[in-house]
Amino acid sequence: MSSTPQKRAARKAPAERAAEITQAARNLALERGLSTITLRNVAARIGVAPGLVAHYQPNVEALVAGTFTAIVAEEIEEVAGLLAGLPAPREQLGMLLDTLLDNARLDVTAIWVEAWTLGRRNEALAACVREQMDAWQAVLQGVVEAGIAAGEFETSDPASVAWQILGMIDGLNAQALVRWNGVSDRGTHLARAVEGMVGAARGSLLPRSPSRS
Amino acid sequence: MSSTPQKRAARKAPAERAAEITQAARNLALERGLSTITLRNVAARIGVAPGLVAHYQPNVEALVAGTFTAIVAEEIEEVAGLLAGLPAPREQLGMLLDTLLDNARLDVTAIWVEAWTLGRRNEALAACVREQMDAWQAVLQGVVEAGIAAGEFETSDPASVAWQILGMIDGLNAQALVRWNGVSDRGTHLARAVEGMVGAARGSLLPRSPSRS
DNA sequence: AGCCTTATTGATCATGCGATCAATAGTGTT
DNA sequence: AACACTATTGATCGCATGATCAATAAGGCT
Repeated sequence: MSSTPQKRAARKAPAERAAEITQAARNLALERGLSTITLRNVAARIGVAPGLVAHYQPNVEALVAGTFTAIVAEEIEEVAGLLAGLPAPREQLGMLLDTLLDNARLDVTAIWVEAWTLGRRNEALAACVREQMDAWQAVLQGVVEAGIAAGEFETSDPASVAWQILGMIDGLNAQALVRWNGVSDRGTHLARAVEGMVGAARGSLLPRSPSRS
Repeated sequence: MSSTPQKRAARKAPAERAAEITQAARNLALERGLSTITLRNVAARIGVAPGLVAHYQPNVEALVAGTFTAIVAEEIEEVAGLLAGLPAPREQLGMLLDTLLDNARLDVTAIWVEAWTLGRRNEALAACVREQMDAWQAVLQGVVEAGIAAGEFETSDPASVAWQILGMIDGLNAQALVRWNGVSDRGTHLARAVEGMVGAARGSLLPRSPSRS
């Protein structure tokens, strides 16, 4: 009984194989971290020789950077999509805080934290990190500015406030990565803090129901 | 001309050599990250054979964990010392926020961020991280509770608020690790957010002078 | 002065990494 | 049916890691 038959991998169209590789890298990163993206790990995951992965990517650094961007950009688009469905900036901001503190997204948080460190030695990755941080900040700034225009928020520096909110979310998520217990009502406390920063009424950013645990 | 004479290292007392090794690991971590702590790197830094480092440490994982604790615990003690010199909780909290956002401490922030990731594969390190996070939280909670006792603050859940403040600080610092520009008045915005959470008067946590750049 | 404890060496092993490239074999086209 | 293109292999190189341990030499003690 051969648990791993070791047959030659079926020949596939380049585009298909390339997609398979980036997909494997993506799953690997989400499950075990960006640093487990190696030629051998990715190749093994799709039953292919290590050299083939190298053949489809200029180098591993680029694969890591690309995987980071794929994972993070997808989340941004997803959340931006959720935003569009809400009528008022107040509700949009509330949903944003609620969604981003969701523990189901801890795997993405782990990617962010690892990228911050890996970026010190992978310049391509560092550039992607800055790019995606800017994208997140733009989303937040947009909501804050819309709130100001609608008369719901009041702050003189939407850009800085957006960065600040982003930083807080990142920090709380990173914390949750290591410490699960201890903090109760993360959403409530954060909402209160943000309400203070954007000049919204107390409680105006809280979701109706206690919702997610 | 031999730039590196390669002589045998002078024999030293075990305690002294051990201290030399932990010190080298410490500096290495602060300069180039926890992951550059290797038997060879540490040994080279003090002009000693790799095997000697292994002789003084059970394994590299332990050296990394110990180095993390040494760096972080020292900072906590230092800040706790500064706290003791201030009369009122309001000033203590203000100083804390101001001090911890100081860019001069970015090297320690980098250690924290790297430890969060490395903790996934180094259980000893993970335990140290949780321990030091608890220590920081305890310091913050103490200040918040003192503020409540003094009638300066008002919140029903000092423990959670302390965790929250800690998370915010961590997040903003991690952000500063990657993005230097964009955010102005980090201290002011954070102070405003924290004032909201602890129920302090607006502006009461701001330092007198703009102080550190 | 001589010995004996032990700090220190450095070679070694097994492992994993990224990268490279000649050889191989599948596939669509002619 | 033969061919040509190219996806795929897998062996290989150089380098780095942690760990181990017999051999060496320094220095304190008698």
